[in-house]
Formats: sequence, structure tokens, C-alpha cells
Amino acid sequence: MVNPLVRKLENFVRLSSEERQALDRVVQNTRRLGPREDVVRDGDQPRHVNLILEGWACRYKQLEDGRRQVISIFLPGDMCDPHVFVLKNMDHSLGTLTSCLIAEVSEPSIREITAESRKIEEAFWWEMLVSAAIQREWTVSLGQRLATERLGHLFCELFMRLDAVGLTNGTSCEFPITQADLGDAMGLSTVHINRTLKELRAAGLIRLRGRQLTIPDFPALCSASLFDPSYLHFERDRSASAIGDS
Amino acid sequence: MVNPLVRKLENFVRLSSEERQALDRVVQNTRRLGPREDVVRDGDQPRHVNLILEGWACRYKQLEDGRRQVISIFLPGDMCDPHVFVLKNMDHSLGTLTSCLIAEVSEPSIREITAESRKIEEAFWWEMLVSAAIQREWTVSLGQRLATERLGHLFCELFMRLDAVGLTNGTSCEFPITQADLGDAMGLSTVHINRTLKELRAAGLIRLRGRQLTIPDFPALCSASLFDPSYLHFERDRSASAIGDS
DNA sequence: CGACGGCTTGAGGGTTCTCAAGCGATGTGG
DNA sequence: CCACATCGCTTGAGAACCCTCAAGCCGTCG
Repeated sequence: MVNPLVRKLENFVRLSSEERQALDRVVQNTRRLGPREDVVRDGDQPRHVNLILEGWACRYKQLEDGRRQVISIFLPGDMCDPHVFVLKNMDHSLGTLTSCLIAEVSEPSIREITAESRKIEEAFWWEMLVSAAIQREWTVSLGQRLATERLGHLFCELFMRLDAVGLTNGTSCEFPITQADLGDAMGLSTVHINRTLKELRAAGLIRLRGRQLTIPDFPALCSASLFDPSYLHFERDRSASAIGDS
Repeated sequence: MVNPLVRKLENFVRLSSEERQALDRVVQNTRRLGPREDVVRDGDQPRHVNLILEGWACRYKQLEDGRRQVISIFLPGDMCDPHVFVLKNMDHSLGTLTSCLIAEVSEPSIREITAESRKIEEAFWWEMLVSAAIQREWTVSLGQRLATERLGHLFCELFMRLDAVGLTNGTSCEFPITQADLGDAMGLSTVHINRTLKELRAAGLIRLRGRQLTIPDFPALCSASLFDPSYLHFERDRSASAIGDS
């Protein structure tokens, strides 16, 4: 199995084989979790960085009266908050959506690996800033986009992020998340998610059956959803000048 | 005039007078902007970190069809993206809401000051993580909270953030932002913002006239808005152990 | 004085919600 | 092996929340 973190970071920098090995060494303590289990709970003290190796997870927050908002979705290769240690307590929870394989990375090993390689340090920065950009784009979606645009935009985003770690086949990818969770993520009711999916299917923009998503015409879905991929910053612009140095 | 960045960071760490002076030295190139002017535009190359000294500014994104979402609000003492340099282009714009005094801080001086003082480095981390937490809470608001809760929550957040930089008087503070901008921030129409304010006023939860906001009963507004301040991480817990070292 | 920006209110319509019920697949225990 | 519970998906009906369009008001400023 290829370390999905390596795969993801190489969308930004070209890594030497030593750097790749260093990143592999970080993945030591792993644990397997079932679907809809908590990884870290709101109020807990953060102990380590959680790196998703397999499966889908999420950040979420539950209000007192039970309303639940999924704040971000984590895919293989995603690190959940590389620097939470600075804060005393978690202000949200991390939970799995599907069954997951998660690596627990300690703070010292993060410090170590970034101290050893400037390129990895910069790549970690890139990963953090892109996560923040994704969070901002969710704000735009929730604030401005209609249900069809909102869902379409999410499909575009997740498809591109899955593609960046090699988890797509042509126009298809696994999509193992329930309509209820989609609703909690998009601020829509389950019922309305269902109707919106029906509409997107009727328009020929997506196919979604079982746990398989197909986007037959990606540009069409992009423009229907006002999706502009530039916020994902998948440009490997600096790599040319960075090749060779460590 | 006290540097509001110093004031803000001291909510997290206790700074020595050298550290305070170092932070003051960062504030060299300042520029004054009128209301509703752009500071940095979507697509631009980031040149420096913008630090707000006076006035209110915001991050925003405009969709092709004109819809506009205010993604975050910046108050005095806020730094706009301390590490944007890693990314090639801005994926959003920064603009003023009111007339502003803004310091342009160069990348080298950020690196310098964090290299000199561990406490400042940690405080900058804290500021970044709190910004991210605020962004997450906006996601929760837009996704789950009703208009009254959403606005009430924003008032609570901004009041606490203003208090952290000494910009409140008892139960009141300046609130110099238009209902149209409030709408763009909360994903609501101007008309509905107006009606929601009316409702909050009728419930005795806020007074808002001119550019002055009063929250007569803060706990009441908190509970009406499901506001839990823990995500702002205004606990100076580590300062005791950190006093003395640099 | 007239123009303008921001605030306020009314009326009608649209998007999304809640409640309710039914269907199909999966899994478990008697 | 079948009965039954459970979970996720689907659909209908009516209501709630929020939107758009439109107009009027108030203060400021040139």
C-alpha cells in the first residue's frame, strides 16, 4: 500500500526517496476503527495528530439541542490538525464516517520530520493552508449556494481530492457516505438531500448508486455548481526550482 | 496607541517588554484605507501579511453571478493569513468594511520575530488556530443556526473578540458594519437581517443604533444563540509555566 | 435642495423543513 | 430457514423560514 500522505504531498512538491521513507516511518501506530466511531471527542486534550490511511472521517460539532454539523470531511492522506497541541482542549469532535485505518502521529515525530526536510515542512504548510481554503469554500457554499450547487460543488471537491491520492477510476470513485451525513455536512435535511440528488441525476450530472459515484461530464458539473478548483492549489509550481535540495 | 496585536496575544501568553517592543517594530509600513476598498484581490500574488491596527476588514469571495460571501471578519489585532506566501495566488479577496489602518508586515520580519522568541512563535500558532476555530464555528452557524441564533452568535463572538483587544465599554462596543455586509457574512438577505435585528431588539437581547451595539444581558444572548465561547480559546493557561523564558 | 446610502416595512413567492409512511437490503435470533 | 428488527433510501403533503421585489423613510453631504 502506498502511503496516501506521500501521494498527496507530491501534488505540491517532488519528494526524494529519503523524504518518502521518512514520511513512511511516521506511520507507525495505526488503529482500525469501525464506521461512526469517535476518534477524538469535543473537550478532550489532543494527544497526537491523526492521519487517515483508509476510509472517510469527519470533523463535527454537536449543538446542545442535538443539531449536528459536519465541518470537514477527511479522506485518505489527510492530517487532522497538525498543530492542535498548542490548544488545551478540542473544540470539536473527530469521527469516522466509514471503517477507517488511522495513524497516530506524535508531536515529536512531526517536529522531527519537518526539521529534517525543508521541503516536507513547506509541504505541511501547503496542506494546512489548503485545508483552510477548503473550509472557506464550505463557508461560501453554505452561505450562498443553492442545494443543487452545494451538493455538486462537494462532489467536484471530493472527486478532485480523491484523484490527488489516486482513488478515482476515470470518471468514477467510491462514495461511501450516507445521505444523512451529507445532510449534516451541507446544512440540509436528509429528505432534501435525497430530492436534490434525484434532481442532479435527472440532469445527467451525476450517477450515484450503492457506494459508487460517477461524474460523466466533470466540466458540466463544475459550471452547474460554480466550482472553481483554484482554491485547492493543486499546482506543482515550485517543484522545478526545488528539485535536488533537501 | 497600544499595538492591538500585543494586546490580543497577551490573552494567551504573557510577553516580556522586549517581546512587546519586537512586535511594535513589526508595525512599520502602515497604510490608511477608506471603507469598502480592496486590500488584496482574488488571484493576486500575496506580498505581505496584513495586520489590522484600526477599523474592520473582511475576507470575501465573489461568485461569477455576483453573489458575495463574507468569509471572515477582521478586527484590530488580527493578522490576515500569516503564511500565505506558501501559496502562489490568493483564492479570495481582502477588503475593508470601514476606514482602516493596516500594517504591511514582510515575510522576513515574521520569520525573524518568531525565530527570536519561542513565546511569540507559540502565540502566532495560537492566533492561527483560533482563526481556524472561528472559521469552523461560522460553518456551524451557516449550516445549523436559524437567523436569530446566527446573528446573536456573531454578536457574541465579535463582542468577545473586541473585548480581548480592549475595544468594549462595559456592555457596549462600536459596531460599524452595515446590514448589507452582515447579510453577506451570515448568508442572509439584507431584508431578513433587518427583520431579525428587529426581533432580537424586541426580545431585549440587543440594542443597536447608529454604530453602537449594546448587549444588556450577555449570558442571555449566549444561550439564545447557542454560543459557547470555548472555541475562542481565551485561556491563559500556559503563561504560568512560560513566565521568564524567552 | 436634491442625491445618495442605509434602514425599515409590506406582500407574495420559493426553497427547504418536518412529519409520516413505505420500500428494499442486510443481519440476527428463535 | 424464516420472522423480524434495523438501516438507508424514497416519496407525499403541509408548513416554516427566508427570499425577491417594491416602496418609503431618515440622515448626511455636496
